[in-house]
Amino acid sequence: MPFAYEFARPALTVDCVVFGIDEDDLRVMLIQRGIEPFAGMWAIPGGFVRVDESLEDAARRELEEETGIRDVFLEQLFTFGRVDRDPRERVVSVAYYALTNLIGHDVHARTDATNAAWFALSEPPELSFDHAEILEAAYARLRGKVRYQPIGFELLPDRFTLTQLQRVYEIVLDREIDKRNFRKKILAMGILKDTGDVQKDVAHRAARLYRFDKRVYDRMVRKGFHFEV
Amino acid sequence: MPFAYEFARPALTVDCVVFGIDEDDLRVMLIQRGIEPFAGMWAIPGGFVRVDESLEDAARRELEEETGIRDVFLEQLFTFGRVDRDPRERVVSVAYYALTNLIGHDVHARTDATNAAWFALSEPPELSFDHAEILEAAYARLRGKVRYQPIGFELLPDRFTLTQLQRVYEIVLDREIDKRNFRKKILAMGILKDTGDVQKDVAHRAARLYRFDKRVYDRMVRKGFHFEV
DNA sequence: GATACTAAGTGTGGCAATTACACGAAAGGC
DNA sequence: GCCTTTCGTGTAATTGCCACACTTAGTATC
Repeated sequence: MPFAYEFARPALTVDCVVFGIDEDDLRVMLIQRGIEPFAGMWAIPGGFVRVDESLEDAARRELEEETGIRDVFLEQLFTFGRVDRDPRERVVSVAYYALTNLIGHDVHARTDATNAAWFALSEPPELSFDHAEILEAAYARLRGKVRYQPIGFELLPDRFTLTQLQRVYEIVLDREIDKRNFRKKILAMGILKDTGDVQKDVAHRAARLYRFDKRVYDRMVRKGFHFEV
Repeated sequence: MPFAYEFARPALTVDCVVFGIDEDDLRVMLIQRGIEPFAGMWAIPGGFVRVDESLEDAARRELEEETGIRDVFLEQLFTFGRVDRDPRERVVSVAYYALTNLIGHDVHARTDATNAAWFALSEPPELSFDHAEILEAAYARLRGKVRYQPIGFELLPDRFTLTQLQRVYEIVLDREIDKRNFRKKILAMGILKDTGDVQKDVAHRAARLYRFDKRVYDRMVRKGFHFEV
């Protein structure tokens, strides 16, 4: 035990709730625990913070180690610190949430030892520790934030159709949105760039592909623009 | 050094940004550091988290110990974890922000040893560590949240006039608000209870005193009501 | 190659919410 | 009793939001 301190210190971990979106469902990436406590049960990916890395670095590192996912939108969610949230000892966890398009993140291709899988948010498995609470908080944050921050794009591939974007909002907010009003509002903002391309290999009229123009968005925000869906 | 661990652990602290409101200014409570590093400079009140108390308990305890303030609105803000934010060793800090009416929280009456004082947010002193960053984040959160959560009341005494409430919003949001529209909107929500009393000892027509009715508000929220100013 | 299917793409009118705006009433000070 | 200060109130114009349906384009099927 080479590390000794005058006063007892809580262990510090990061946890990372990863959301992806499917045709019909919001999904969350979970890993199956190999060891006690809660061996065999599912949990949010995470692990200990090293003393020489920032919290966000730790979250990204653990995320990649445990699920193979990297280069995603990541934002701090909340820090969970109930005294008894881990039965072994005092553990404080800084939770993050990540948004990714699950196309291109085939879990089984990247994760070998650990068992990782996507679950529909509507039917999560029983979770270890206080992870159900963390998941709930992450979903609440996503629902709340998606309406006034342009993060819905993070759940889609780089280029997407307006219908796909609308589906993202419908799924996250769990309500139907009028097609014409949605397109009008989003296009009027001027934060989407028409790529000039259209969908390929679809059995119907191909839709235009758009890209989120972060440069323009940032510039507009500085001039007082306020995103809202 | 009775506490030893297999791996190095960051120290874990809480910091607490306390806002109060004045006739004309948003103010923040700071304490003057007695010891190095940054001795003599000002800092946000805070301290170490004990292993047997929750994060929020720690924040409330430190707040009372260092400033005498208790029973206030308190909410977690963000966790700051840059590797070099403390020159001595790795310290991760869970920041909270608190809202209070500074009438009735006369600093000097409660704090003896430590030097604590209110500062106008527009003219803060030079701050220790990364506390300027924390303060900025807290102010941003307050500005953002005050518009869609009924937390403006927390900066006022229990009973207040509509003009006082309007001033709170004007000061926090830093813009003028139309008096008639403001009153119309707030009263239409039905979350204020007219106490029947009026101001005393004012050299002009006395205004009605209202109280925020949290019961009614909570009930309305469950029915889908959405506060917005 | 004609027909059927699927999703893309587009405009208007009604209603609700937001904004701008000014003056008489009440209270205490002098 | 007159002055000063703040309280408290309504309306009209504008804007933003929402509901709503048909034509076009591309593939697949027969």
